[in-house]
Amino acid sequence: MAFEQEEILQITSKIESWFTKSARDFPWRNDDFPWGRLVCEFMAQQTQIDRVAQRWPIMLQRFPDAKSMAISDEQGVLELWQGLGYYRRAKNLKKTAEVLESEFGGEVPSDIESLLQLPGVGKYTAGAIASIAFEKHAPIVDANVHRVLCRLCNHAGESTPSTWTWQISESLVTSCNSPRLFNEGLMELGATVCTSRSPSCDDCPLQSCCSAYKENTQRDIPPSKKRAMKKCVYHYSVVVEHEGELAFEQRKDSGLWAGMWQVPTIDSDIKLTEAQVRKKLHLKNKLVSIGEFEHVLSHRIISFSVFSCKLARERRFFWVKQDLLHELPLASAQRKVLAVHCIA
DNA sequence: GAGGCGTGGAC
DNA sequence: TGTCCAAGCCT
Repeated sequence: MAFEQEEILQITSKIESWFTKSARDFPWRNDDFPWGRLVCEFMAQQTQIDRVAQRWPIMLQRFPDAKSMAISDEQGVLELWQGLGYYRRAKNLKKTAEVLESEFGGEVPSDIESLLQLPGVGKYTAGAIASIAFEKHAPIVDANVHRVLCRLCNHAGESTPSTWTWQISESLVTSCNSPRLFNEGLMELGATVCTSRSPSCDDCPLQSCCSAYKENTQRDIPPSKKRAMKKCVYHYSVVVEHEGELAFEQRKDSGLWAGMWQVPTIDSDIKLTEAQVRKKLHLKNKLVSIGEFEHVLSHRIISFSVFSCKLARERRFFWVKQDLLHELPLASAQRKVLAVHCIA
């Protein structure tokens, strides 16, 4: 263990006290309840919390409890998830709502073991719900906590949450007064003070116990993540219009943008000609190029080519009136495709 | 364990 | 402008 018991009590008490007076005003902090917290944690996975704050009230208004989501269809959840990315989270949230309804009487369980059974709930999310919604002394380590704890101990090892950090987190939360205040406070400190780029050490309640601050190593801890090389691929989208309606198809249930909708599109590892795209999509009329753009993901660089095509209304497509497009679950790249069509 | 899985803000 | 990053999970 990295800390003496006395240091642990100092650290936990300083964090709880700092958070009590410095907590930002997020909508879920007005009346925290387990389902709201669970939805918040799903939306917050790999997503900056300020963006979650805009979407969370809309999601909770439509789905105020697990039952309302459990009996709805997945499309409604995906619709409200548009633009947030990592759409598997939306599908897992819907599945989790169903499990809560069928296995847990519609309530969010408070123990880690039960929480970990829920699809889309890993060690962090389970710990966050148990500690923040139920005041359980359960550890959490997200990117913020990992950074704060590594700096606190001048631990230069791992770039991402590690066994070491989880042990430190557990040793602290075990002895804290309020797991809700301590865990959320530790995250909030990392998000607002002990930031990745330029930490505001002069505003930090832990400055006097921070080993990295003493050694002036805080800007190098933790080390940057190794990021995989982005693979370049090609997507060909065709806007098919017929009497004010556009043709759409749904992407398959797994992989990129799973379950989201798109205008007829071909994904390809290699460049294709207009004729090849037309043949693969079984379109009879010539495709007219109306624009191109690049869409960058965490693991791909996608070169989009956009075409338009005149066509009779075919039943194999789902036809949507132009003024109802906002109800269709579309990833951001497809919004860009539609923007190209609007300008053209 | 390494890669798939998005997006937009910050600098 | 390009690079890094974010309240991670799953396979």
